[in-house]
Amino acid sequence: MPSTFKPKIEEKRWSPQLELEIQRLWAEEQVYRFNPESGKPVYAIDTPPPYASGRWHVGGATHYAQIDMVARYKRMKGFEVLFAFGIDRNGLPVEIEVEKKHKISAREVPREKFLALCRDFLDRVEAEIIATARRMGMSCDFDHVYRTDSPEYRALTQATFIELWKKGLIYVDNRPTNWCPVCGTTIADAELEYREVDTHLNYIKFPLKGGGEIIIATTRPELLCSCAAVIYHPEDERYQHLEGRKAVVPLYGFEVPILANPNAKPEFGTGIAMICSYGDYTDIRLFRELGLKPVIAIGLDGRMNEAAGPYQGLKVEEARERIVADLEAKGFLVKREKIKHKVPTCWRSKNPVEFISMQEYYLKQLPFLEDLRRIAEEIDFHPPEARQYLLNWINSVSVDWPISRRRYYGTEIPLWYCERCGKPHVPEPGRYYQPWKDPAPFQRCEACGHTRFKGEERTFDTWMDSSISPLYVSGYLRDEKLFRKAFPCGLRPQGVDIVRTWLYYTLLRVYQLLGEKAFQDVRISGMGLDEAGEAMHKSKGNIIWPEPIFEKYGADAFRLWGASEARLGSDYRFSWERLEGSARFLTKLWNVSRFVSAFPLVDDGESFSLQPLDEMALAKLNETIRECVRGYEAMDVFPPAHAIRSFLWSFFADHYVEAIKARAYNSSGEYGEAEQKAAWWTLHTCVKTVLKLLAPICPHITEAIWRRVYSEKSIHLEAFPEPNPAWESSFSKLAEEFQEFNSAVWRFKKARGLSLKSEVAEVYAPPELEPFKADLKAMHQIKVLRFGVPEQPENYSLYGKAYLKG
RNA sequence: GGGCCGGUCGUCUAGAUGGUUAGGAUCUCCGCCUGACGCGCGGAGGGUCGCAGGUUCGAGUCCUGCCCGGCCCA
Repeated sequence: MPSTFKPKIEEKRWSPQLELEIQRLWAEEQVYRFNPESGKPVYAIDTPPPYASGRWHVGGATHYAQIDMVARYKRMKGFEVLFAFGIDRNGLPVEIEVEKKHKISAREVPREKFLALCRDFLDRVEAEIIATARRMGMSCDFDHVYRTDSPEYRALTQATFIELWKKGLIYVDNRPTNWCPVCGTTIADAELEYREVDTHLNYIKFPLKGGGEIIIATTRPELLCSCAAVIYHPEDERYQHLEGRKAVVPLYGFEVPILANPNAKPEFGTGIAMICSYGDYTDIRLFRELGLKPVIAIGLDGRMNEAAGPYQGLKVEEARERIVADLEAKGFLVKREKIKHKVPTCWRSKNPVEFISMQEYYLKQLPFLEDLRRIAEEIDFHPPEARQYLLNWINSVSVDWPISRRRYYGTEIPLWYCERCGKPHVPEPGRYYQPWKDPAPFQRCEACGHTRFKGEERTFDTWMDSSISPLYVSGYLRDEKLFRKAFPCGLRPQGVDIVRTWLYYTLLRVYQLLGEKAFQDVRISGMGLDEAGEAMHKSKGNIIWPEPIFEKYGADAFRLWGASEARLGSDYRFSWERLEGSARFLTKLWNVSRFVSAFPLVDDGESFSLQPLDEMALAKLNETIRECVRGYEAMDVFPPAHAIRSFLWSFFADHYVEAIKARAYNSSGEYGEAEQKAAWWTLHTCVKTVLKLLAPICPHITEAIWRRVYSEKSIHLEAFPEPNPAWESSFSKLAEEFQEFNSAVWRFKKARGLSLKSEVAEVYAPPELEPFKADLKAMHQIKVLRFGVPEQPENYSLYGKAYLKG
């Protein structure tokens, strides 16, 4: 490049290390500070608070990077973006990690001490997550990171519970619930995971009262002692004779009725099943429907109790084997079949759950399902198909939500019980209460006047905490002024995997409290998978960590990969190859920008005369803007990533820039000033616009170029580009023709072993390209450029539609 | 067993209302210094559009059945 044109961008390469400098600038200038008084409409993003039990792998990091892109787009669209960032710290996984790490049991350590160990653990993981989020260039407010276990947050969780309590939506019930013996707590249906396990189907002989016998098939023989009935299908021809008879339970000897019931599956086992308290959901339902009296045979520790007689004290699996052996010894066992069986397991401990009657607190949800269906329709889902995941879950909810947990590291249920009459007392909302150690905030029992109270020891299901995140971030009960501007939140972004939990519970709770939807838009993203397309798990050892990627390729390359990898809602698979491809695009962007930066900036007001090729470029740019806006508006960053790449690389750099080089340099002075300036202006306009289009996805490199060439102020404070009606041009239709013609000339020269800058004597180009004559001639060093078909075509080489002669 | 979503070159994808040799990117191969870029440029290769039927002059696109993957429910 001649010295007259010196690039403003000095560095020959974009380096990931430059990202750190850019991040320092952002922090210094507080570019992303949330200012509720700015007068702009507030757009609150209810970012998923990552759970602090482990760092992010590339899948998690990509998810948050995508959310950041949406936040940045909204900011450029003129919203005052409240981009909250919190850390979810309540719940079981932390307790389990701590128990494992220190080889202790929560039940054997003083509560205060155990909580302190949990906090230490959480603090460390939290610091790692925040460091990663910063390094990725997330534009949330890191000075106000919230924690779901902070006194403020927990006070809000408790306040919302108290509101619901006063509305009469909380009740106590003694009913069979999912109980995880390993975690030692009740869990909700939403926390269940169905897993296929190998087990045995046991065929057991039940003598009939008055003679005869039947054979039932069961996977849970250890529950014989709690058998309350035996059923067959009403249409099962084989068993019509059993009506009204009674069966005798082997080993225990008591009698149970034989009933015709449609829940029996004729094709399963013998078609006769025993109903026990409680082997599965059918059992629970039938006990309720038939009014049977449950016998509880399994204790909270997962061992058989006195009801099991000789098997008392054994673990469920041990009891199962022992009882089968005894049945066999006494001739009751007919056969055993190996089968695969889906059993409900605890999603945290992965252990099969038991169904045990417990007294727990419930939050009513059944009366709200209709309203929630309506709300699901009112909210915009991105992609729209994602709404169905929520509706499917709403349609399958059949019992209320058990919200009390017998664990420690969670928000305490704010209740005290009168020591004399047991009446529960709920305190006033506003403070954070720890009833297991705080003195009761009451003088006398409302019912009996007694003066001593006992604090509740249980905590809430953690979804009680996380389901109010949109209320917390928007200032509910804490900052009314903010709340009026920020609620409902603009956006809830989250993964598909927690639709039935986080999304569902949030909509439920917010509706119960405020009677409206929690947010306007929901963005559902797919799951991050490893290179082989499998979910990443510590136990599988296939986790890819993002930090080395930031180090080597930079956050922007990672983010661009994350945007280009999969369209919204699809799972995205990690790929080193494609990541490197993204990094290469950034180099390209850097170099084109460096090239363009050598030419003087031309003010929009100066006089210059746009050439047809310039108009083509601007029209193509318009198309690119439109495509980007369409993608970003749909919260999908995949289309913008591709549109930008395609415009910048395949059209702008490869064809437009090559074609106007002669005019931009104008070294022989053959162009007028107005024409040269038009090239300069167009080059800069394209680069400037592309930088802004790409800024949400690649915030660092766009900022670096922007500040070196165009402004001292951050690109992230710029308005997002809009299509410019003045740039519309019919020349955009000729872009393909133009590119094909260039390609034809290049092939011609290549076939002849000529260098691309060598001269061509004579060329006939397609007539539509005539408006571009001057630029084309200079671009390819064509001595005589004509349009149409030569009189003697046989004297020319034909490439595409172009006739060429060396 | 039921529901929802998806299945297009090795990989990621575009393909309203059915209509010429199914586009692009990445990848691989071959060649090349071209006034920014070898982290580059040019050219080429690669797909029986999950399978089987059907409707139609004509189907990746419509219908039926099935298979595979994911999520959910029972």
